Amino acid sequence: MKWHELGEMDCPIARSLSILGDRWTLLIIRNAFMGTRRFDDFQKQLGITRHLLSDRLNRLTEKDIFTKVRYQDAPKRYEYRLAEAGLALYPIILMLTKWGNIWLNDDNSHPPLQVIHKPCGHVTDPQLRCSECGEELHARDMAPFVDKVG
Amino acid sequence: MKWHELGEMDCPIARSLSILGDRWTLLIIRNAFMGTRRFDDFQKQLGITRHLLSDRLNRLTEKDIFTKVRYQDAPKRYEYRLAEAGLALYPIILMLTKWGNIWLNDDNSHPPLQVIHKPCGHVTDPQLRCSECGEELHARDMAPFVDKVG
DNA sequence: TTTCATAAGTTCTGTTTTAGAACTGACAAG
DNA sequence: CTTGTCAGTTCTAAAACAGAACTTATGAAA
Repeated sequence: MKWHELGEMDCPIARSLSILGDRWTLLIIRNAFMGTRRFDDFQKQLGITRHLLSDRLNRLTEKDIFTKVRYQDAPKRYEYRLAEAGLALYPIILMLTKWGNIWLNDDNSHPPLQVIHKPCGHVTDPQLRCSECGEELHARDMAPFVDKVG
Repeated sequence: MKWHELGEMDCPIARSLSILGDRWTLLIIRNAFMGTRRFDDFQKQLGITRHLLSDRLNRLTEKDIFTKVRYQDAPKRYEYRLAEAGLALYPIILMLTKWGNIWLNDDNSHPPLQVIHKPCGHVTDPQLRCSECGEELHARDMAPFVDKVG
């Protein structure tokens, strides 16, 4: 199965991964959340090749995750800003961070990456909660996906 | 930068993506959450090549995301079960699902994938909430990551 | 007692993707 | 008129992936 075929599957995870499922895409988006907007800044911060960065930014712009905005006229220069669908990726970034902090910090050599929730002013531990009862969600408590597997 | 070098970065997202950042890994894990445990079942359900599946299962076992368990002696047969670190990936799977449901369902042709929270018995909309004030977390309300970018 | 079926891989060949470095084009400043 | 900035594009070699066939161990069927 080719990558682009994934995007046509009747499964939202497969469709998500057809866009996000590679080594670089979510790192580019992470840096966008930290304020990076310009080609050369992404490139220097990430160490990604210019070729791939160009490809990924185009793809993400096409999918309306980034918006390409002209910020200068002569010469014409563009920057990339998170669009709505891009901003909506924040929970995924946050949960990847939390998982990495907990499960890939073998010797506690890495200080945990912390985030502040500005409205309440505290360092927050992001939790996944049920919209109906408010309890934290755990894999064991969930009914299996009702989805086509194949 | 090579893939394995990502895992050595001082950033939990980079470390997470050094394991999860490809087309297949999270799909394999999704199917594991749906109850799949055996090589051939993963292979048939996903349409992944046997070579890649073998490689990914080994990698994930090495990283203690799966546990390889012998379920038969003659001939020796093994199955793959989610270990603790694997079960902890559930929020990521759930948020990828939610994002795909909302943002990659252009013509509403795909019925949303729904999950039931067994303790309360309702179909739940998983929400990311602050551990301190209980409010839902949004990108705009968060203080920028305090992390090494490069 | 060959033959088929099952399960979990491994091997092979050809195609695609990626890494790394150099190059381009439009302009500005010294 | 040389150097620097920014946003890319082009090139080549290396790595990863797709698709199909093959292997190994066993039990059941013809």
